[in-house]
Amino acid sequence: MARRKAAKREQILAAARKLFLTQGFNGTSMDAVTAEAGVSKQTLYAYFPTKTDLLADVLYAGMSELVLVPPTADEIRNLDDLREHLITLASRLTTSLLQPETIALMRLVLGEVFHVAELRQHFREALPGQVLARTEAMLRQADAHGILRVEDPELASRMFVGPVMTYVALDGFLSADPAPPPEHTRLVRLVDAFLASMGVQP
Amino acid sequence: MARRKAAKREQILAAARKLFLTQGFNGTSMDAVTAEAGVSKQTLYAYFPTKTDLLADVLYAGMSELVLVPPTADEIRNLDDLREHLITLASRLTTSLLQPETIALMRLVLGEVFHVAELRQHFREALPGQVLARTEAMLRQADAHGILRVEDPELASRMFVGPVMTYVALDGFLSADPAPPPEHTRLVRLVDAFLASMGVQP
DNA sequence: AATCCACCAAACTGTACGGTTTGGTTTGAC
DNA sequence: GTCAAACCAAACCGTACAGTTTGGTGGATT
Repeated sequence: MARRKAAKREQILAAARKLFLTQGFNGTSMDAVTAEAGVSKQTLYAYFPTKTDLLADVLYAGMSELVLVPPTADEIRNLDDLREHLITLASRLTTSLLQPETIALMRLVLGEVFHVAELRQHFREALPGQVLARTEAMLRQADAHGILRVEDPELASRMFVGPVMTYVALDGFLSADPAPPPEHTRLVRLVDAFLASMGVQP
Repeated sequence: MARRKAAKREQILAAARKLFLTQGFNGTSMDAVTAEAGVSKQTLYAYFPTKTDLLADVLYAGMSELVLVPPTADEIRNLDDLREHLITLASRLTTSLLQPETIALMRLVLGEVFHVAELRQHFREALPGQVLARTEAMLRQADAHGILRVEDPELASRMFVGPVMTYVALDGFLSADPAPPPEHTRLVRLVDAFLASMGVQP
């Protein structure tokens, strides 16, 4: 009953997502969505009162399902732990954000985000905000454990996330042909440079 | 004659720019442009065969007129020179990109950039590409002068530009209310952290 | 058996807007 | 003074498309 409703909803969302991702938002008509979903127009509008609502739901779902920074379960005990965690984080961010599917999603999001203030705020909080916050938390933890002296965690997290995101943004979202994620050794060097910027001697 | 033509062209471009920046691209009709420019529709189409062409010209003009990184005329002789140059660069980038007018322009650009592959590539090269390249050049120069050991200039420039851009992108383009440029002391700390990441002892 | 709800197909409405056409007026060249 | 090019105002065309309406079917509940 409610199950069926949820299923239909999912069916529509999946169709919309597929079309939006390939044809873009403006390039996708509501008729196309009904066709792809195998659903009548009336039904579509019963679930999503307006096209923008449909977009919003697609985007929110898409964003929330990509878990970029799983909460760090285990403790950070020493410098090597921290280093490993940072490498893993950088690697996870780049590989997951540079998947073709994800790039398409992000381009869709970014293509609309600047037209809709509400969406913009949501995005800022959901993605970069989250990544920065988790990184900052990790660094604070390291500082609390005396592994590292982090005077300005807010700046520190940007010193780490910023460079990583250049690979994602410039070589992924903005590039003509999607670049592969950076080499592992490159990320290692990035992490070591970051650690050096925090005053860790090599 | 040719002067007059150029003037008319400018007049149309200015009107279009103003409207695009405030109402957005889709939110601006060609009729609105003619009204704002005080020009007939026929004339408008004589200068710009299509609405997209008009947009492209507005964007290209806007991008090229913002000179983010003036070529460094004077030499970099020692570490203090380099430090000063980097601080200046960071400051120039943040202040000029965080001007409300510029934010509006960038939002317009970014709002369309993901829909038009050609535009995307142009943008990538014209802005972030240019900034990275100039930074990299500066660092190479510093390295050549023996001021600093820069093993990987490509990574190094990202270690600098990345963090700076977080302030611009996250707190400017993506934020609800435009943030003021970061404090000078914050940028100084950023630069010092960067230098530390390059192995410079404080 | 009656009813109600979710669903479907398809025609329809309204409008916004990019682009064209018409027909007439100014401006400058020669 | 004439001619052509640049310009204007305004009506016009075509179409795409979001959202509505109509009329009808099937399956679960009472």
